[in-house]
Amino acid sequence: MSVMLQMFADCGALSAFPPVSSTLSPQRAMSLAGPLLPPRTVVFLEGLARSPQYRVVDGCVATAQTLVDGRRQIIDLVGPGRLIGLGFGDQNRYSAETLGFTRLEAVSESMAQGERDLALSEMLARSQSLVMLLGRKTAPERVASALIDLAEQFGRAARDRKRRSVTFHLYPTRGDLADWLGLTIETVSRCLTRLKKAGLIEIRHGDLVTVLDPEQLSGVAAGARALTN
Amino acid sequence: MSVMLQMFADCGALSAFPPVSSTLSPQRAMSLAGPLLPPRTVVFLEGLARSPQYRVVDGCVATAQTLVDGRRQIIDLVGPGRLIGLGFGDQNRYSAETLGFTRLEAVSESMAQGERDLALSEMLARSQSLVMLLGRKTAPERVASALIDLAEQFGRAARDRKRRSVTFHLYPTRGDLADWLGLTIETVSRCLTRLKKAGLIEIRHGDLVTVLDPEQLSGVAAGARALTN
DNA sequence: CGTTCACTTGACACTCCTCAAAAGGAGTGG
DNA sequence: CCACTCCTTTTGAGGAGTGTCAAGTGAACG
Repeated sequence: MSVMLQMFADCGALSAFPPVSSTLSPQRAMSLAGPLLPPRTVVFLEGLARSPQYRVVDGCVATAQTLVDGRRQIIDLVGPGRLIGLGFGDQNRYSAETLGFTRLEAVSESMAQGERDLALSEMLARSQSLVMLLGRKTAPERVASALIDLAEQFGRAARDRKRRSVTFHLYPTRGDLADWLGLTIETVSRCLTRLKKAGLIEIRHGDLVTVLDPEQLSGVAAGARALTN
Repeated sequence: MSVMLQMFADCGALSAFPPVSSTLSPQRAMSLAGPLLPPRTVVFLEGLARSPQYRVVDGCVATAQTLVDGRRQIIDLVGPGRLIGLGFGDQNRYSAETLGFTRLEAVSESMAQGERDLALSEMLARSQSLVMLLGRKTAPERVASALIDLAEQFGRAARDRKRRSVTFHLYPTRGDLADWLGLTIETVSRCLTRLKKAGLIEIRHGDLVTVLDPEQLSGVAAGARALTN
């Protein structure tokens, strides 16, 4: 699977950063305000002994499951403030990997029960939204929905209030988006191109997205607007 | 919400349920060991004020979300022992509906925190499995996976131990399965036909399913076996 | 200045959806 | 007991949307 090979390549290419590999000792990983993790750092792996819990302070983490034949499905993209590593049994049910420079913060196992409950409920709600998206939405609807979600999670305060436009850093690659939305890289790319040509979004430098028309983008996400080719 | 008359006959034949009128007062439905609810009874509705929590004692409940344009996605099929109505805010995030004659049991809001936590975690894990299924599995894989899940939840003790076959009552209609698996009725039907012709399953009276070859069915579910047309 | 890698674009194939009709069961009334 | 209807399921034919394969573009980096 090409996506996996990309991961390896990226890991190698970025190894100039401090060696915070996945085999990091628990102590150091848990230190309360953790180090800056480079992109494509594996935080923990599906199937291995249960990892500690973290809060994403800054950056982005993808949680994913992989089938035996290599097919990958991203379960969620987690932005600042949200937790990863909850709700496990004795082993991780999914892998977690950074998508950009990311700072994590260890969260004690004995966190407030109410906080844990809330976080679990939120994860469940998001998972159910993804189920709806994957089961019943078309490719353009999926991509539009994804952009709206990312805008909410990663949108900058620096917005054009006049047009209500929002700009955010697009942490996931086309491949990540494809694995999240149940599509292929090519389909994601085509949908983004169509959204650009329709004037609903703008992408600069490959990873800086501006939502120019939130109203219409929501319309596309809901299937109300057709998005002419 | 049409009542499926077919279910009446079959349910009656399968287990000697006491006869119960199909129109129930909410009070009686909420009493601790509730009455027998007929098929297609709406337990609670998405968007309305938060409902109490229930445990499914016997039968089957479908939880589902619906888009504004009517597209429906079943979030989960819930069998005996499992809970519905957890993890909400102030309003229901999905609807719940019985798929066969079903007995519910009210569960207090102040249930043991550990129990609630476990139930939430299980719901999350199942939701994530569904995400994997919807995002990355083909139609035959989805149908085979669904049958395996249903066999585990509803399989009878009366099994042919020799061939390890399992028989269960198929509560969901083809339409329900389609809405669960992100497919259409026709595709579900075609996949079931192919599974029957391949000798992996058998369906009697439309809703009594026997898994004849669990091994190969698992193979199909995992994408290992191709399921020749 | 060439290499690499992500992304884009095009042509084509295939799975699954749509539309349509037939088949199968269950209940109803003659 | 046999039509008759209603509804679900099955089956078929055709088409749309997305995947696959391949080539091309552009940016980052050595």
